Amino acid sequence: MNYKTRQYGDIVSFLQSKKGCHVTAGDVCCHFEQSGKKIGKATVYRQLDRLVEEGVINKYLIDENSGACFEYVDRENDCHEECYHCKCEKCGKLIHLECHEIGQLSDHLSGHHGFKIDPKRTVFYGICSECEETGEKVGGI
Amino acid sequence: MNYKTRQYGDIVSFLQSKKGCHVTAGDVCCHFEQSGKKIGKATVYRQLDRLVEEGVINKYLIDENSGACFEYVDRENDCHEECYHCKCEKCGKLIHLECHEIGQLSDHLSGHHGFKIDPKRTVFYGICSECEETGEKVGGI
DNA sequence: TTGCGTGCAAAGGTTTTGCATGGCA
DNA sequence: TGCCATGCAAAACCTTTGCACGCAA
Repeated sequence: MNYKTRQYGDIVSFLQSKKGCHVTAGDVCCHFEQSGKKIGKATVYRQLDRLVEEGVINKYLIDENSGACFEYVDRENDCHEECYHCKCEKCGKLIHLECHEIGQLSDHLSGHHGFKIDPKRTVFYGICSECEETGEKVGGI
Repeated sequence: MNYKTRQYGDIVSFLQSKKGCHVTAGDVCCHFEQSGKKIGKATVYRQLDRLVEEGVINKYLIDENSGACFEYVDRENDCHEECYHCKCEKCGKLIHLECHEIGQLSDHLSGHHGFKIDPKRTVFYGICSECEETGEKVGGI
């Protein structure tokens, strides 16, 4: 997977345009189907895998009933080593965290549990304040 | 789902015997198939749903390629609400965390960021001590 | 007896794989 | 030209659903 094909470029562009949102493999297929330039399902999955490996996008497991979702990694607004993310399970909002307290947890984990946490892959799932106020039930897992 | 059927009892016993381990629906089916008293797939899924609702087990989404996994809730040693998990990206080992420090983080998130973290969905990814010593490069997910 | 639980098979998703063809470098 | 990427269909998974039958209460 090194060639820059038309499909590769199109998929990256689409994900970029969805910066800050979670997109499933199905969404990608659907988008290109509707916009005329259809891309095979298998290609979409293969390119998404490639992009995850390249660090261009991240892969998350949130809703168990709609498959994995992907999100473009914004390298400009990043967020180097110690940036973590909170994802609202309800509205999908992504909160960027760069606070001290997580550093403490990270230190504790490595000190007491010998576990070196990986900020790139770790996402805190939960409910954001707005959704907490609005609705109440979180729905089954 | 109120009756205490043979299948219900058998499934609970099995999950109890696997206390501290994560078990998939497939594992449950497989176990009963091998031990002679086969239980239908549909029944396994329905009973697991029931048990989650009853709070007898918890449901986690960890490994994207093997479906949801379940774990018996030990009410005596109470690892219920505040039990988090660390997953080694390299060897796949799962570490159960019930320590104080995570409670602090959880408090901080809700206090300062208005974010209510969900232990059931949140998994800390990283590298465990053994893998850290042995090799170095992190493979895929 | 009543109605929930069971089991089978079929259907519904998402994701992967095999293979011939297409296209980048 | 040499490979890798593509696309289609089929397969592999996990999970849910429909329906007739079985069994707990």
